[in-house]
Amino acid sequence: MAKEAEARPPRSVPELLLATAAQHGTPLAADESAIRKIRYRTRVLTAGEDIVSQGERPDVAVLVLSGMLGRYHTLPTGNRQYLSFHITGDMPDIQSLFLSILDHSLCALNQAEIALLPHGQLRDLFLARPGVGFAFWGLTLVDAAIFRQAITNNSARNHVDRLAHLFCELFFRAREARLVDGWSCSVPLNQSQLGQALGMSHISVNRAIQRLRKDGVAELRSGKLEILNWPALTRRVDFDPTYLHIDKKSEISRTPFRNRRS
Amino acid sequence: MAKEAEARPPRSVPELLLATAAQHGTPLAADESAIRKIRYRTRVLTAGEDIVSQGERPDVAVLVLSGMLGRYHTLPTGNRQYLSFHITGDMPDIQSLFLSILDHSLCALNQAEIALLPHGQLRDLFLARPGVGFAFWGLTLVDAAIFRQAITNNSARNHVDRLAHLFCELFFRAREARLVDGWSCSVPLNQSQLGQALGMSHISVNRAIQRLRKDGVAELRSGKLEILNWPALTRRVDFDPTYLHIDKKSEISRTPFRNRRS
DNA sequence: CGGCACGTTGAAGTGACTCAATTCGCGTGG
DNA sequence: CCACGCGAATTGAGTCACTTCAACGTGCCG
Repeated sequence: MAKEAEARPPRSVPELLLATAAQHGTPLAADESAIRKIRYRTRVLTAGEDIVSQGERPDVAVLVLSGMLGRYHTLPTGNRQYLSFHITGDMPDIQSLFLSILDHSLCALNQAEIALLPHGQLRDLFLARPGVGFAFWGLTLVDAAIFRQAITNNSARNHVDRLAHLFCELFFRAREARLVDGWSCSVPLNQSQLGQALGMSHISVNRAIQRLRKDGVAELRSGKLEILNWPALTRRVDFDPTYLHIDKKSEISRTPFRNRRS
Repeated sequence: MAKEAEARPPRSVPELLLATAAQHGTPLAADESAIRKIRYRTRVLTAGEDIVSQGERPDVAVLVLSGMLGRYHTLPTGNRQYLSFHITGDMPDIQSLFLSILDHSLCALNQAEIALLPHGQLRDLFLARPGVGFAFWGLTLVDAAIFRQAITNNSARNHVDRLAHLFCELFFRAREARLVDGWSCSVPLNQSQLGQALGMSHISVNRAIQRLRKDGVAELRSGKLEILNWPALTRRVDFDPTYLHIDKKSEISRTPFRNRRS
């Protein structure tokens, strides 16, 4: 039923940057032309490859073009704690623009394509067009909101709900980025990685997946997340996407989702 | 031995804002005069009082002058998940400047004094002086780094180490803000609140506190945190303050701390 | 003196982890 | 076509850490 090919409309770098600017502000014509002047280079990554590592001082920022990236902390034991996952249009490390030393690493979770934007270019853009800077500032603030949710998720919910909430978030964001294919989207994480993100063992992840499958709300199989019953899934964890701050009136956000509290 | 009075050097609003600007950039004379023009009003809060709540759309930003504030999520069960704690000089909700709806609440944990800075004033400041905006952007990015640490802390560490790491962070930040009195600082949280921050029951918090006390590394009693053995405490949890990004060469950061990895 | 919030302790129950074994899916090579 | 190897998923059993519940202590304030 589901086709192999991902329903991914190819999008250019300026297009993605403009979409971001539009998400958190109203770009003017001058803003747009400034954005279009940004120079960059692209790079293809293999699954598992690191882009930047804890302790480094990068001089470029990353924009995801395709695939999924993940941020993680490395623990003294060598274990990983995944902090967030990033899809097309995300800029997972703008913070390196203003905080010199990276406190975490960034890796590709499957084959991915990224654009590298030199810090100098971005800084100049934001100095010349502060309004554009505000938009990207807003982007980093959404990021922070996602981190806050992760704290709550990993600290205050039981195992099944943790997984369910992560599924809600990943699917909702994928949908917003037009990366879904009906009720399914790509989630190229194995059960161990999910455990390292949610603070649980891969065994517990396995049992949580089975629970959600038995309850007929969601299904994860070979890198593909399939939502079986969105209302039931969101109700279960009281998923409220306000924190993702997608309040733009995109036609997508107004389709038959039943997200808001009763 | 410890005096009742907190060793709090009174600091003015412009002074605190300038210190922030200096922390994450090099303020010019024009920056300074623009910052000094900011108008604000102050407010005194009683312990437990909410400043802003989940779902609101505030039009002012908060600067902490004294006392401690906390951010928290409210769960469907009514329980709280504390997300972060804030002391003098922090601006816990600049994000409301660029994200309209608040996804969490902010409350005073003890008696506190805050300054309220109208969004319009800040926006104008950042538009006119983008360099200053960069500095405050950096401030929100440090915030995000602290959230990331909280994810790792609450997801990947055992109970005793969770508490120990939080103590390290709170003391280090208090020290940086010149709010410590020798080896102790104010931490106006009871054991239940610590539990709601660290994702553990107040019983576990109690036993973790006793463990740290018995091991002679730290002591929490009636709202006061006392560090008994800083090297042992930081070594225990591998505390690396890089993520707080206090790389300014303040004389404070260069005193006999032994923080960096061997 | 009484009430109350906070801290402390013990005991019982359970949820989650570790460890180990088995199965499945899939690509490779014989 | 089948054997093989390998990583991932699944299952079970034993152990331990943490939670829950209940009781008691202690200090503070009315």
